[in-house]
Amino acid sequence: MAAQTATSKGAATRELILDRAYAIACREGLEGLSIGDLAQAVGMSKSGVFAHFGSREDLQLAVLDAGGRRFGESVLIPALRAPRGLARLRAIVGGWYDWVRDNRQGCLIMGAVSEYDSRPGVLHDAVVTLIKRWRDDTARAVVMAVEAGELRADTDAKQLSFEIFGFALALHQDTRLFDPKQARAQAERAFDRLLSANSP
Amino acid sequence: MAAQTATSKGAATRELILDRAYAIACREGLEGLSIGDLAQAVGMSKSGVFAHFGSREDLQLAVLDAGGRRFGESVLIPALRAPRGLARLRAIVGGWYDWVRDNRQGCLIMGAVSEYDSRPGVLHDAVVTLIKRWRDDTARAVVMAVEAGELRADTDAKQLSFEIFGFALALHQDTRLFDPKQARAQAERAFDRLLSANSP
DNA sequence: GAAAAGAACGAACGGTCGTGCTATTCATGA
DNA sequence: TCATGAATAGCACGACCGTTCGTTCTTTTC
Repeated sequence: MAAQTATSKGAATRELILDRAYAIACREGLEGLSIGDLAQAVGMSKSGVFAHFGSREDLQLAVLDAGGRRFGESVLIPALRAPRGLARLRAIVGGWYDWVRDNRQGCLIMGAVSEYDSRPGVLHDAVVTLIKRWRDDTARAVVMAVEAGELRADTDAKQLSFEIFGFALALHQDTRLFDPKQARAQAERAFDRLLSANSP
Repeated sequence: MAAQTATSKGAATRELILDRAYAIACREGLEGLSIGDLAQAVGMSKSGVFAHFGSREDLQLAVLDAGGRRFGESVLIPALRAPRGLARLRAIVGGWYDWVRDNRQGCLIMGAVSEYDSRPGVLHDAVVTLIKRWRDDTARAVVMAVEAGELRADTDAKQLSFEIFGFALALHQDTRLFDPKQARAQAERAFDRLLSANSP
């Protein structure tokens, strides 16, 4: 009944399926991801795909997890190469803004947030965990900038993270609804103003 | 084939349907709104409900329109009773924050944004129009506050609106994923800091 | 090379979906 | 009061949904 994939081939196929599923779910959302479409996208039968996950919900969880991993590898990991402090915080936000630019056809995570933000279940919990971790990562970068003396000592890291998230959300929305270039410029400026308002 | 409702009873029924449809779509999204569920909610047959709109897409458009009207009547109209300037801007943002608090089980408009932000079609266009109007309304209130001398003369109204939207989006997200009280406090503080940063 | 395990297929199930078509009920204006 | 047309119901359709099952082919293990 459960997904097994003990074989190396099985694991490879599973990765392929997840890859295609991620692409579909970016556009259609995790709720819009159907096993039939997915099977067609990977050139397999419905039941063949299904057997790798055991249920649609487990598939959605796996795709969400894959999405979180991609985001981390694309935004957080590169930013960790920047030195602690303001440089790293700027790298995080800049990487995030780039991510929004490069995923204009849809962001799996943001989609999942609005799909499951008020619908109880394992997917809601997974989304909460994912966003909370990202928020904490951001707040930690703020704290480091404070400790480095690059932000005012009385800076409220959680408050700053809240506002940074707000700008990223507005960027996300404006990029899709209005002009991406202008949205990016406004988000950059908002973040700069935020930093200078908290500069020591 | 189009929806007609020439009779007064027909119009009344249509309003009832839209009322229930709005409630459902708040929770499930416009994509999650099915005619079968809706018919059951109003105690009618599927075809009876269907005849009022002619197509599912027209139903969704009508529900979105009703949602926009509700938001306007609940947030914008009351705020217009406040005197032009900072008072009105505060009323707009406060009303918006209250709206987020009072629609915790789901906001139709925010849901529609993420459902149709990158899917071309009439619903995408309707969402863009809706959000653009609301953004313009907000920017206009900012301009009035500038003209009243309550904000710095060099204030960029569009930039300020972008940031205000960001805070509202972050509030929306945090209200559902984390602690509503704390989210509200952070959004209030973010807005206050924004105003004082632009105070003359 | 035999035996066990895994991977994938194809068909089918019970549901639900949106949408037509055809009656039938009902409200309304003359 | 009656004729007219709107409002609603009923039924059927084709398509798709997630899921289950039995079977077959392939990979791994001994």
